Amino acid sequence: MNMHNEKDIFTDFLASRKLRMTPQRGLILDVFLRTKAHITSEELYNKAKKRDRSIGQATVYRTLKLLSQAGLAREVDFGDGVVRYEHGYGDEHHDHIICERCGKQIEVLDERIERLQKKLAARHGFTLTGHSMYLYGICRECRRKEEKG
Amino acid sequence: MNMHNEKDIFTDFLASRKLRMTPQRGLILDVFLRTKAHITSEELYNKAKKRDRSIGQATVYRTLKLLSQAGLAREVDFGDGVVRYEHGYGDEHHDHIICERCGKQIEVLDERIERLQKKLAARHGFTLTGHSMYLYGICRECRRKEEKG
DNA sequence: ATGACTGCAAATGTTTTGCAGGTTT
DNA sequence: AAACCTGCAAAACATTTGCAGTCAT
Repeated sequence: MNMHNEKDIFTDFLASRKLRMTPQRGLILDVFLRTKAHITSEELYNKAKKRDRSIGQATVYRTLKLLSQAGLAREVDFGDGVVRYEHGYGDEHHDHIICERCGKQIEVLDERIERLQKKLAARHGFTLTGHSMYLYGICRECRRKEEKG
Repeated sequence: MNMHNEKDIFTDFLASRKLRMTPQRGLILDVFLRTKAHITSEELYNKAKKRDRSIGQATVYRTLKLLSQAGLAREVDFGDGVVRYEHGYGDEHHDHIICERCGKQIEVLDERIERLQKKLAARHGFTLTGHSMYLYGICRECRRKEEKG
């Protein structure tokens, strides 16, 4: 079995919990894998519904949780009250920069910051297990538009 | 007028928006100022109710939004679905370290990280306007407990 | 049979909104 | 009067849960 195939990984994960791979779960995984950026449960639900009109919202919510536990998805929280999911397998950790005007997001990573975060935590007696960092700003394009306008 | 008094600041802010200082708003501000750490709207509502039994939840929500806009409070989001408020006036910006076991939070600041964040954003074409950074880990006490247990 | 899975509808929990009545200017 | 403020109840919103029926082992 090719363990670099996400569907196999998921099936394997499910089996380890005595759960099963089902058509719905397969569909949700497939839709998820075909999306590039950060998708919400509702967006995914709408896309999945185009392929299987009978699918239920709850199933999408439940499956996304499973995908997160399987390490195939990662929950990201931009603080606007909706949980988004991004690909979690094979991708390394990264943080986000979000444009406050147009909502564009890019993924970034700065090793020096990562190192300083670990040190900072240690200095306060904490063993770092994870972090979330969101930078908010104005992107080049939006800045240009504002100058013109 | 002593502009280092939070109540005056709030009154001033309200006036600038043609809004009024009222007993309820004053009470909510006072309760807020007496709390140390991060308080939720509901917690604040319960505290305020002890002093004025007739106060309404909606008023607390609305007033906390106003306090944020006035710069006296700041919204913080630990990602658990509840918005918390911390003091925003006179306090400088800081980030948070949260213990995943006991929930203890401490406030931290690292100038080098702040500088690198700005650079990182600039490198990607963004003018940084703000950021949120939460470090998650295990605190010293919880680590000790685990070693014993 | 047993245990898992589904869609649906109802429940949840936080926050927002509409509104009728009251107060300030 | 006009504009603002209040508490209440209802609405809104994302998410979770209970359930009855279905399916796989």
